[in-house]
Amino acid sequence: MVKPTLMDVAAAAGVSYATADRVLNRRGGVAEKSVLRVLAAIEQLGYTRDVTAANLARGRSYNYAFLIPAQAGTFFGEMRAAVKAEAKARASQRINIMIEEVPAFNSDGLAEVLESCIDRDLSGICLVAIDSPRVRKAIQALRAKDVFVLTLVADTQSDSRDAYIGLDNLAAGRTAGRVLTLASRDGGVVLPIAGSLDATDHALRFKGFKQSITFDVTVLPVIESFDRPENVADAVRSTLEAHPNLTGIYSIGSGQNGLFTALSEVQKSVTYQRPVVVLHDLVGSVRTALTIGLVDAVIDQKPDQQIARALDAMKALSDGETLPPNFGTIVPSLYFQDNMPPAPADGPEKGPSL
Amino acid sequence: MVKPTLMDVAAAAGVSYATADRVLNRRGGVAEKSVLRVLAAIEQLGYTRDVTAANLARGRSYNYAFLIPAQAGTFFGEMRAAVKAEAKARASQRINIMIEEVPAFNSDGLAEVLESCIDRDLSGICLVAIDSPRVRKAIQALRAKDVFVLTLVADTQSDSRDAYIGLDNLAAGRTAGRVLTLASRDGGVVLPIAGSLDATDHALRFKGFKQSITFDVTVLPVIESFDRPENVADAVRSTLEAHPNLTGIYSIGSGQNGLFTALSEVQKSVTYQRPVVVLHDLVGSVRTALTIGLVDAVIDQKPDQQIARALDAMKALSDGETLPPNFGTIVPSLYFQDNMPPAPADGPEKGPSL
DNA sequence: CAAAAAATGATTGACGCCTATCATTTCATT
DNA sequence: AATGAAATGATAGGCGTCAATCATTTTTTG
Repeated sequence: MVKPTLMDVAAAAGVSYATADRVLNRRGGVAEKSVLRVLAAIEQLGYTRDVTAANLARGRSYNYAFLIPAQAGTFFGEMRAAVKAEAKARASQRINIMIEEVPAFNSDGLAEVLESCIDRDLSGICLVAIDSPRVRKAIQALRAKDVFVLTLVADTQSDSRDAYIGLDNLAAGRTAGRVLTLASRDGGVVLPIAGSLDATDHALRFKGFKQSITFDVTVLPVIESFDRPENVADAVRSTLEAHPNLTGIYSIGSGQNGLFTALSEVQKSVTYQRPVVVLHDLVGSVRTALTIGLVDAVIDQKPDQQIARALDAMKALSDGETLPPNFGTIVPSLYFQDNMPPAPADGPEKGPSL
Repeated sequence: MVKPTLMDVAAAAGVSYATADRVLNRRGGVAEKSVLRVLAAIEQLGYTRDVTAANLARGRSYNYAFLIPAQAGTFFGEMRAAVKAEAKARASQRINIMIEEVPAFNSDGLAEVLESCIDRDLSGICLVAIDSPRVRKAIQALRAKDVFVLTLVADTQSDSRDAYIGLDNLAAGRTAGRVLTLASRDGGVVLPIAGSLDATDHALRFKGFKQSITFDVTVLPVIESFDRPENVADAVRSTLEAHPNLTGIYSIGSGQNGLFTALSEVQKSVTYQRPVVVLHDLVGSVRTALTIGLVDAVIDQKPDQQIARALDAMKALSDGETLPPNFGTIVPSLYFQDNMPPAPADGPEKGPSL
């Protein structure tokens, strides 16, 4: 009833340990009939290799790097915390995780860090991609050295990386549309606000959004904020004046301050019944806004799950496995005040538990 | 830059391996100053014990059993699949997971299986509790033998088990209420349907539901189905006649067939604008209903996450750690057609990847 | 049939830690 | 200073696997 070892397999197959080992590790030089007998024994005993012992013997350890944009108080902050948590959790499994800061919105800065990673004996790198020739070239150089490269949150060309882990933006947009449709039962008017529709993720979300809006709901022309809070605040103010019956707002991007400003004004004036507001990414300020009822629903891309998924993917690739299709697709979560998950406690660094 | 070993620690502390080991494993008989020096060295080198090597040396393995009610096509089916998946994933970490079928809704049957587990050298058991004196007694007997006992989905008295992993039913109810409130902007009438309000989970969900319904929405008296589909179908039919303007239905329990029957009739008749329907647990039939638009929103308790959490909890307990507060609280997920996660692929048993 | 080639067996030293034993050193006590 | 207790050092075998070597057996080939 104990777990069989390779010795047991060898005995059951009537061969020596050496032969069983040759079969298991595909070292070659084994007669076919012996191969079959060993495989049969493995099957019959339900043998699985003790990976920990194997890694111990191999002296193998996995070194992975995460390049996270330096942007405090945003989604990437949560991401960084998630990486740290996973790093701690997997340290005992011979998995070393390093976090590198990269400047936000700066493809050259990103490329620079990527280039510096080439001599670091990494088995994998996760990055939030910003597409540029130099970045692509750096990625190619890494992959040429057998470093697996995964993109996170934002993708590059699909043939230039090993996998992409990120939100299903179309589904996210559709979900937002669904909520606003529900909230506009007898027709309504909704306002979409994007950062820029040139960004593929925003464009996809907007597309999904339109898909799931029913015909009796009017979608106003999308506002592009280009990440300027004043733009958003002004646009919301003027839209509310023009459409006192506005039933919904979908903030597609992630800069929410302008939106919050305008919404607080509305909340005070009491003239309007506030439109239902859906936005993205459950980070600090959004969390607060949701708690106090300034906004209604948040679509989250679950940074912790993304990190975990990314690590699983890198480990699988390192072990020579292939990823199942859609492995990297993150299904959006929808949170209200009522089912908001607890804030990630980046608790007081507890010492090593011995 | 390689991970330091206990040998390195001993060297850095200026003591022998034996002494470092005595400190690390609290074997006693070490002078205080030596203890301090070893601890300092551990701190300074950032040493963490290689748990896998430790377990290998100890010959330790973790044996856990999951007692899952035999109820095909329901939530528990998903649960079973999730256990299997986790079992496979953790097999390489010397964690053995056994699944035991127990008859559904049968406390004596459950107790019997529990009693049979006492001599099986388990380190932990997870069960869906059905409270009864005999069950409680069996649990106590197990815990007396240092078997950790976790309850899953349904709890017992909180002092008779080591932890409870399960849905935050209050939050689930509130979430349902929120959706229906959103969908009833200018007032509305909603119908709650429960299995039985004597069941604590249903009662809690209902409580949360009422909490988050705003004053301008009327909540009809709750219907208790006692798990008879006809009851539900009849109740829905007659309610729709009495309230043609019904805006929402919240199905608190899990027997959904009667509801589906009544809803399909409505869908055909086109007389009514169908009320918005919220229900629980994204299993096969519910998934279909959501896909074809028979219902609108599903609150899921994420069986896979529960299983993972339960295993993490048992392992932590086995390793002598204590669980953080609310470790077992599962935040409900809300799914629409648009953000429905892919069905768990219990794919063709792929052979052991060697 | 002999020689070469292929397959197999036997064995060994890591990997990092656990557990145990035994010898040696240091310390406090009288 | 002698004694016993406490602390420390040194070392060894084992956990399951990997990776390698070398000897031996079996099979193939000319």
